[in-house]
Amino acid sequence: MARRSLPPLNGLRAFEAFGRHGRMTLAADELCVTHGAISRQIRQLELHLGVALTEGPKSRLRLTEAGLRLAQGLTEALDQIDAVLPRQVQAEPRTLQVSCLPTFAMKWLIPRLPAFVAQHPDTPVRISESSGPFDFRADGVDLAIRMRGVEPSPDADVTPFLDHYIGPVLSPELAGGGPPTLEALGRLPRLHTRTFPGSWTEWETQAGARLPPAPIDREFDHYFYMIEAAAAGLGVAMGPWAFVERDLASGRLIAPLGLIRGLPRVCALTPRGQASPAARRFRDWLVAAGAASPPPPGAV
Amino acid sequence: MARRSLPPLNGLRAFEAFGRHGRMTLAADELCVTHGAISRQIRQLELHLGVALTEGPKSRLRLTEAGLRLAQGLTEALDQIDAVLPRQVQAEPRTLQVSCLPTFAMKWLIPRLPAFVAQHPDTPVRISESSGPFDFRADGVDLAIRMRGVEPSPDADVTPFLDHYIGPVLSPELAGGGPPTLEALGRLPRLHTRTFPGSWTEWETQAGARLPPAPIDREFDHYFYMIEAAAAGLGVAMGPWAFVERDLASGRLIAPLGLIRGLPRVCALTPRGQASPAARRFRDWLVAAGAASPPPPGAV
DNA sequence: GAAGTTCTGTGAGGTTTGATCACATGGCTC
DNA sequence: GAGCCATGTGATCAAACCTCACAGAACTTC
Repeated sequence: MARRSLPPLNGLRAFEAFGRHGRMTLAADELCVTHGAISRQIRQLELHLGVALTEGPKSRLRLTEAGLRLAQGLTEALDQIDAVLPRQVQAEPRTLQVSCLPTFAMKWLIPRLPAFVAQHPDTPVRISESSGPFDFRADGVDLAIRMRGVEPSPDADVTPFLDHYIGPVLSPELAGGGPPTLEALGRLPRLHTRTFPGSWTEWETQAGARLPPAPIDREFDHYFYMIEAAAAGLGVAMGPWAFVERDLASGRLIAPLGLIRGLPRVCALTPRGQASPAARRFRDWLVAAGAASPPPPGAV
Repeated sequence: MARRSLPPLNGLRAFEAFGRHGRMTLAADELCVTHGAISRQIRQLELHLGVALTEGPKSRLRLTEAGLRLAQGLTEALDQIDAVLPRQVQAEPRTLQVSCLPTFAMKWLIPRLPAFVAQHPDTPVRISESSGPFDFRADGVDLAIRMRGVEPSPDADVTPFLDHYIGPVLSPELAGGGPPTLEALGRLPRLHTRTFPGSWTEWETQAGARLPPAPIDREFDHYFYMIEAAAAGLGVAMGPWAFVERDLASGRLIAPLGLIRGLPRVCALTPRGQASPAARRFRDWLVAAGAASPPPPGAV
């Protein structure tokens, strides 16, 4: 009997949001409900499945292995639903279309967006999430946010607005009490993302370090799941500052070797010489917001 | 704001079931609710999306183009969710595991299953849906239902239990008033399924007919969506009798050229010489149920 | 063409689900 | 141990959802 016994779908949605954010409070914000609602939904879901999806102390919750697997699958499935949904009408043509890296949107851009909206109430903004290539014309994108090195782009004006600090991060539990040496880290499982497979190499280059091959390599589709996996103690991730700032502050993650400035920076791309006025305003705001973002303490 | 505005998920689930079955009543059965609940859910969903998903007279409802696209995407997404769900415990080892073609399960097997359960109350059965290859041992399958020609199988005992009658089917509207000739059908868009790409060729061979290339070819992942597409007037499908029996009876579809016996038959596969007693009982019941299924009227 | 069949649409009413608020609890930091 | 932060939970209320029963629409049958 086909899929007669799917668990409550609203619970799945709540859990998926929790999986991406790693905190019920943030998931609750995204879904516009209180943290209590999320808490109940997830508990209900765990009860239904008979499997623990979260573990650890209440104030520092992590995903279990089963939870991580489920959350990743759900993200994919919900993305697919989102993609096949018939769009009633395209957003008004005058809306500023911003194409942004998914995790950067979630962890950096969206929390700061209200400030832009407050300053420019007449400029409606729509964020779409994508990490792949794009076409300004075909995709109706006014401004894109991507990681870029210094190489020039043929058909885009590139404005770096945020430095990119990276370094190995892991959970305090996994680090144990041992000395936080390069060698110790090298012996732990290493986590990667599909979107930026070169981050470890980049870090080695920038840091002038050299790591032995990892005992285990594990790849994730998204940064946020890699970070949750690191928090769950599954291995060492190459964490960009903008994405792990809160987790470092709260102690969910630690960066024993510190963070160093990476070569690519976060950049705003606009069509060469043709940025719309709204896109220019948004770009200027990005530069200001980037400058106002504190760099990691003690970064090189 | 990632996926802040997904429509009500329960509505999506209801619509997806409706999409597969083509009738609210059947979708309601699957979800164990009344047809009224499904009706409201779908209406609600259409309202939310601002797009018509169904059309046609109330007693002969069809999917719109948008509805078909959405339903197919949802089936895929919900299948994915089902696949990543952590399984609490595997079904008890003594449960008879039957691997069945998805559409055959939905349209033929599941409606008849209560009869088996009534006859064999001590033999718990679990149907899993799959159209691909399988491994008796690795997948824990006791009996599989697949389409097979006459060729022997190296490691399975093959028991045909149902003849396979096929023929071109289409909606009465698409047929119009014209004469139901081979030529007229050949000029209409032709529908295919990914799982049985050869059905048209097979029919041509068996019928001794020869069709010109279709003006449009369109492929679907599942038989049930191909059938819904045919009902919606999108083209001509190669309909197996077991799947279109009800639709032919109700007049939602017509088979102007009749149905002929196809070469492959629906077969029960058991591990060579190692069928469990329960699997043998199930196989015997399949043979009886197949013999009791009326062949299409006037079939060759 | 009247009665019967088979679906879906819908009003009224009840039940369940789910959200909120406010407070409790547990782990951490300082 | 005071203060902070995040989650868990009891009580309560609102909204979502389902059922029942009946109505209506399209078709078939006699």
